[in-house]
Amino acid sequence: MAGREGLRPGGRSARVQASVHGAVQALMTRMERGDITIPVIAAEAGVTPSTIYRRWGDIQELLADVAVERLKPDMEPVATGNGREDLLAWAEQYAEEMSSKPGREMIRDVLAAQDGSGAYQCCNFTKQQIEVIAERAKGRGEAFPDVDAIMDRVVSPIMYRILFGEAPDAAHVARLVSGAMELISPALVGEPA
Amino acid sequence: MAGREGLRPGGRSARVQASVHGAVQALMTRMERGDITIPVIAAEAGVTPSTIYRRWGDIQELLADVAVERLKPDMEPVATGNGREDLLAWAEQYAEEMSSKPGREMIRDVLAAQDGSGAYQCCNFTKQQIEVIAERAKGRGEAFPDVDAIMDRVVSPIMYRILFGEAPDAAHVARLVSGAMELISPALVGEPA
DNA sequence: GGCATAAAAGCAAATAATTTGCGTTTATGC
DNA sequence: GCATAAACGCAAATTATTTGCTTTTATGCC
Repeated sequence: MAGREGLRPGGRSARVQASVHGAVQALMTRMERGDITIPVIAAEAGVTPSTIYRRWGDIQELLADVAVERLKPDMEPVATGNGREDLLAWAEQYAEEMSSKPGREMIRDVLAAQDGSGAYQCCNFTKQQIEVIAERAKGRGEAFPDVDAIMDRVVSPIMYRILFGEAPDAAHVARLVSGAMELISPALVGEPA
Repeated sequence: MAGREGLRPGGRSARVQASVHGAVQALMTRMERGDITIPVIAAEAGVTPSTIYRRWGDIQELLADVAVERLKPDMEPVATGNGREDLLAWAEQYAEEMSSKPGREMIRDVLAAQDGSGAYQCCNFTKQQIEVIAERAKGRGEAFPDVDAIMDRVVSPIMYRILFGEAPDAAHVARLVSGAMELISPALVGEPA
């Protein structure tokens, strides 16, 4: 990712980065994505365009950088008392957030960047959330599938449908969660009460 | 999709479209994606840049248009004699093609376009291929999962990993296929011989 | 704390891409 | 064939991007 940690976190650079990120987010709320250009962002941020070109290279890298930051989860998955319900609640919220217009735009921005590290980071954010749910379940003595299995059976289908077709509805998400939980007790796991 | 069927399929327009598509594909084999601009494409195609701007709007729409065309399957899935092996063979080839550098670039191009119809088309190409496998299996009296189930259990995880992480290896694809086939005879389906 | 160093930002000129108005070519339907 | 309008070409105007150079300011060292 361009323009992120690694170079000069000190005063001015950090201020410029924050200002540019803020400008992008502000502009997104009031114009179409196609009208947001680097000169426009620079004006909003009170910065000269060449600063943005030199730090981020092009607008796709900048938008991806902002999107990754916004996709970083800001809280732990809600705890309901058992792993299956935790996963279901998390998956429903995830599907809804990612299906929304801003959600889809952020994913698109992340994937459109040349630098693939943003997508990798987003995937890790998701894994970490699931890890929390899995650890909680195991701490209570429940069996819970591998994180990778949840990625394959729950996260991937949700994301695929958002990217390539129509967003999944709640019933479909519930079916995906059931399908994933079958990995624990293949025959015994029925529908939730 | 811009510049495609619907407007004037007749002589000159078709010739321009073909020429531009050909120029894009030719340029992709000999330069970096970042160096391919509309003026460069126009020169290669022997066309004036404003023609491209007017027909496709911007380079992302054009690249998406070309990518969709290239992602259209050019043959039926190979027939091995049973549905499970057909699916496995198809999935392995799909994963390999989509993981390759050109494959990943085409997917990225399709997803980066504003116009979401390209992604939808690609999803349908895949569904049609799976439909062929499913119909063949059913024609032989075999049970076979729904196309949508295959999309969720096999296609989605492959695509997710390509887009967000590392490409899946053959063993993983095989596991995905096994997981999907379990939907038919939950307890009885073992590993392939 | 002050000073040397170099990273990052600003500024402005040069280059390149995009848009647009208008004239010309050429599919398409009658 | 002929009228019509879509699509293209051309060139001027606008806008975005790159680049060389100067100035500001973090950062590390004494």
